[in-house]
Amino acid sequence: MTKQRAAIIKVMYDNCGHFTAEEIFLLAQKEYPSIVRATIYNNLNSMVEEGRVRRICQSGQPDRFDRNPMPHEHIICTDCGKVVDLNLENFKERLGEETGSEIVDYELVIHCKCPECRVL
Amino acid sequence: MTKQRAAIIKVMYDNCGHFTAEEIFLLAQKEYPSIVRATIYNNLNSMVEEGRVRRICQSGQPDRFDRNPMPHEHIICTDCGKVVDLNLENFKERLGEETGSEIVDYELVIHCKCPECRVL
DNA sequence: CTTTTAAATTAGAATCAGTATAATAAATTT
DNA sequence: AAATTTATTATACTGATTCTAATTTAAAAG
Repeated sequence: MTKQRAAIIKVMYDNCGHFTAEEIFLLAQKEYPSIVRATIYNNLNSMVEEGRVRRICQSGQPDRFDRNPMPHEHIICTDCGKVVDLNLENFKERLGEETGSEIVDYELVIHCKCPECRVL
Repeated sequence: MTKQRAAIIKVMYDNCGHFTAEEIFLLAQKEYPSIVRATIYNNLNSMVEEGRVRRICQSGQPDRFDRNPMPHEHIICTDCGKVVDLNLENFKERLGEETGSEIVDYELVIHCKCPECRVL
């Protein structure tokens, strides 16, 4: 375990959001100032491959990385863009039944106004 | 309606896939050889905004454009990468009930082996 | 606890998808 | 058909991410 990787993991666990590589880079720099973007990408890519982290992609925006690797759903606010986790019960199983397929993984992103933006 | 836009629409209707801008560019060039990439992007962007076309995004790959603008689901083969439409009944409504939110839109991508790849 | 070896990090260039800009051309309106 | 709006083009540019080759660090072996 390198200090750089430890810094990246620390960043992802201290803060509980859905970060872009750039955001992780900026936060990790505080832990380890000489860290470089390629290291962030290398580590995030391998963490995704190892199934420790989830990648969330939205067109027109850089990928985000979710420290929760379990399949779950996301709600993205149409106004402020905030990403929030959702955990629909047995969603994967239900999807498997409904489609008759052996589902490896899925991504569900719901777009709606978040409670804060609904008030405005 | 410009000839370029007509060519783009023709490409999307003649072929029933889920194309990347680059694929559309190459096909549209056959209809209208002097067409340029920016025109493809401009048109696809406005078609998406007008709700005539759907954008499908997958990390690590260029966006794809689906001529079916209705909310529906996609299955992407984990082996060959082929994108296939799915139409789960009342999915948006069911999702709205389950989450208690007014859903504007959603994207559901399922990853599994397609029938052809399952045989191999 | 050194030495070796393998793996990760770094700097920096390169790539690729997509966007911006400003000039030109084609549609549409009058 | 002239005037006005809108779309297209060429080209430069941006931003996210990857690649490469050199260097450093961590882990494994002795």
